[in-house]
Amino acid sequence: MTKQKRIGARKEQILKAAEQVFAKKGFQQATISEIAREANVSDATIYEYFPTKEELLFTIPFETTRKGKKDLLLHLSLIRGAANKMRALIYWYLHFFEHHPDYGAVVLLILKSNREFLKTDTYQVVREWARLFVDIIKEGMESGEFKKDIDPYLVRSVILGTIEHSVISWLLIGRPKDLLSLVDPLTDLVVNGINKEDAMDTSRWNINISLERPQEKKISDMPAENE
Amino acid sequence: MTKQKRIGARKEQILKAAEQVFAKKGFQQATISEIAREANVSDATIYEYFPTKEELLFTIPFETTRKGKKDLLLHLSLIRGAANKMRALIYWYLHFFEHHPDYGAVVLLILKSNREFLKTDTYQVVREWARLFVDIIKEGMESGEFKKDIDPYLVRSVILGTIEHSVISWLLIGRPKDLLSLVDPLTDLVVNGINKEDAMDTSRWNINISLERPQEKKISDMPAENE
Amino acid sequence: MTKQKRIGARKEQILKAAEQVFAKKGFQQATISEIAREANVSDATIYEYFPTKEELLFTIPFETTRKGKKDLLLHLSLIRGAANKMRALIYWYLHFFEHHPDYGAVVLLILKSNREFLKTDTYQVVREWARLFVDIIKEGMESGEFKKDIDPYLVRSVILGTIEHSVISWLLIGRPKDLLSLVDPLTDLVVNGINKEDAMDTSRWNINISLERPQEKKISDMPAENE
Amino acid sequence: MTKQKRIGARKEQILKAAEQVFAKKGFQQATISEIAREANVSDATIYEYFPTKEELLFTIPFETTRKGKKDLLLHLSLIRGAANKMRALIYWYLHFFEHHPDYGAVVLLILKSNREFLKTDTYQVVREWARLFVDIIKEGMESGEFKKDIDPYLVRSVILGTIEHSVISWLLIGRPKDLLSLVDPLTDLVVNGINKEDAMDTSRWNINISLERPQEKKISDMPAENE
DNA sequence: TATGAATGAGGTTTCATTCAT
DNA sequence: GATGAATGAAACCTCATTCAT
Repeated sequence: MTKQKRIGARKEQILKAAEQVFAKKGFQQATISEIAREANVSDATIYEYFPTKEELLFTIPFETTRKGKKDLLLHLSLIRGAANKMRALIYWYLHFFEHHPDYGAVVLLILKSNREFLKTDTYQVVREWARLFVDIIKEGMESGEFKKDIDPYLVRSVILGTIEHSVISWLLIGRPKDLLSLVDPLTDLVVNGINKEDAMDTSRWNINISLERPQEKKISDMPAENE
Repeated sequence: MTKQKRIGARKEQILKAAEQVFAKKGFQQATISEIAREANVSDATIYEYFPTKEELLFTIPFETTRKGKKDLLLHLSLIRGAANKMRALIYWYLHFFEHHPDYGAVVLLILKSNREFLKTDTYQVVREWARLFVDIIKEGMESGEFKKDIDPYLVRSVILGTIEHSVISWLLIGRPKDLLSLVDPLTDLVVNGINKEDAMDTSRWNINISLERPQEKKISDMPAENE
Repeated sequence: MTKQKRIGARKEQILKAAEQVFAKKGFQQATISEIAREANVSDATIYEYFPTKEELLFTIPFETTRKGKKDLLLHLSLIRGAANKMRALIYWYLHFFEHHPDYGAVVLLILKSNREFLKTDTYQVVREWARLFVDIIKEGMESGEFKKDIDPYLVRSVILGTIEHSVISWLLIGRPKDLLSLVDPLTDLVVNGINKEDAMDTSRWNINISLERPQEKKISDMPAENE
Repeated sequence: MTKQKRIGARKEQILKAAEQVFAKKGFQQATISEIAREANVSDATIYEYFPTKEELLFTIPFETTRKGKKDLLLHLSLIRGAANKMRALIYWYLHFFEHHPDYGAVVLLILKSNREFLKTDTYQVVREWARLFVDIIKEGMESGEFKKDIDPYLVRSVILGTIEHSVISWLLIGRPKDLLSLVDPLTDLVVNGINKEDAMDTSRWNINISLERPQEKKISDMPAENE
């Protein structure tokens, strides 16, 4: 193992321990000592790798989110159609929480409500990741799959808000039992809520049929805009 | 002013101050001293009315939620149609946060992720309040306004999740600028997503027409069921 | 009931409650609130009768000791002989504790080790009471019942020290079971230890023992038994 | 200095300071800050070595008592005769207090009346130490030096009670001036009070005649109770 | 006389963080 | 690089006590 890797491994080890302890105890109740114990290092060693307890917390989602975005881009590139892609996003996010409840607790119960987190590099990575949702929605709008007059940011809020609300409920009170059971109902609700065939606003209870799929746009074509 | 009222007033005064300080500083960073200063009482006086700092926090939404439910029931009784009632709920909730950002910060940034809060009486009141959403959704399902095969709890998660996610964003990064601008798009998305006329699921873009509205059910008929 | 008497009764009521609570909790752990509750008065009322918590404590033995001295003087006047009187003192003191354990706890566990108590009026009454012991001992010395070369203050320390040590043990660990069983052995030990007929001093016994002494046992041989 | 020794030294340093401050101020009035100042460490350092203020208090007599017992066993092994050994015990105990008044104040004014202390390990060590007294008395009973019908626990109470009562008096009001002046009078009183030569029970070695004695009550009438 | 209500004052304890080794 | 040992800083909470009514 190279020196570089050894350092990386040690850092990973501490981050893993921190994730566990923060998830179980919350930020304030968690102590550096307990994290150090869990990571089999001394308290002081943690400070060799992270300047403060808060920085340690903020670092937890960094790599995960960066890799998550990379993986998602690959998956999405294999899928045709904005609605299908949206389902993939929803599936992927719920599936991830289902298998990483500690991570979910750290991100949704601690970081999501932390004002300081907004100033971090990690938050920037999270924003980039979250832009995927907007990109897909815009793609659907441009392709004609989705209505033109929707607010993609609202739609993203619907998706993220619903998922995160549900995961919090799952973490704290155990309901729903199974996160993945939400994938299809949520996808359906959102897609039905925004798809082109829905004529709600122009004419009440009208009929619209779209038989052909529009051309997919490549994700890499999407502009890196501000949110 | 009667003795009863004086005590109530003092309690209210402290709760108001606590709401402000908790909203600005968060739970841990807020100090009893600062709350006391804000409330123009001594530290010790706070402990005459609330046994611990945490209990003080937990008490903040009690009356508000209780009254909120009562008010909502009145409003809803004046509205016909589940979709219209749902819009009212969404409007009311967003409108409330728009005018009570400190309250929003306390509830959404502090209490929503607090495991201990789940054990409180206040939480029970919040649950009762949240049942209103489910009741309306079920009303729509029974009346035929909404599809029969939706999960009312998921729909509630969509509404609450979206609103709360948006309010957090509004509180922390100032976007969206105007919470009430979300009312119609969100209502439309949800109602379109679940309404009867829309028989489509993601695989089939089908056509369904429903011209007549079914009979409304009164809210007061709704069973007080467990969730 | 005259006004005077009503006040006295209220004071007595508070003192009784204080005795109970102090005995059960100790001085610091006892609270004015608990004493007030026990006495069926408000906290503030206690301060109508006693200037401070400490003064309340210090007042507890005042009347009891004053009356105790008076009673004892009567009893003693009926008894002939210093040894008999000494037995009466011992009996009286142990009997009193046997029937007033709360009082014993207050006096022996709290007041006896309190430096401030030495400055009080109550302490002066206690000193007068304790002088009875010295008086009896001196009486015995003068009458020839006791040796002339004893220190009456030491003898008093033996009596009071033994009794108080025993009562503390009785209060805290329940041994001895019966305080009054100590009366005669203690009286005998002290009276034999100081009476005229006993002409031995420590320098002379060694001569008497040499021949018939059993073998010494080494301390290290002693079993480490439970007591 | 080895690490082990350094830790021991630091602990000792804190215990010494605590002894001083507790002795001067009492338990409640003493503050951790003052102890820390006296020990030249920070407040927090005290909590590295002792979990609570009360535990710190309870630890003070641990080593001293353990070593005291060990030393006493050595001394006693060099002395022949139970009476002589008893004098040694009395001497040793008074001598110790004479030279360790702070320790005396902690043990006699604070710990002796503390119910919680009875649950500690230190108290068990004290009990073992106190058994030495009983062992010596029993030795004297078996050897024939002391009467057979005495209660060794009462005799111990006489010795400990007298000494502790006297030391408290010495500490609080400065009388007696010299603790060691009590050694011989107390030894004489006790030994005379219980020795075999005492004419009370028609001992074999007696050369004394008692003409004016009032009727004794037989010790053997008393129940032989447990301590 | 009695008390409800208010508070001043202060100490124990916890930990994140530092630094010499 | 790793850590044992030390500590600065701070805040909750408790009650004895006061005083207007």
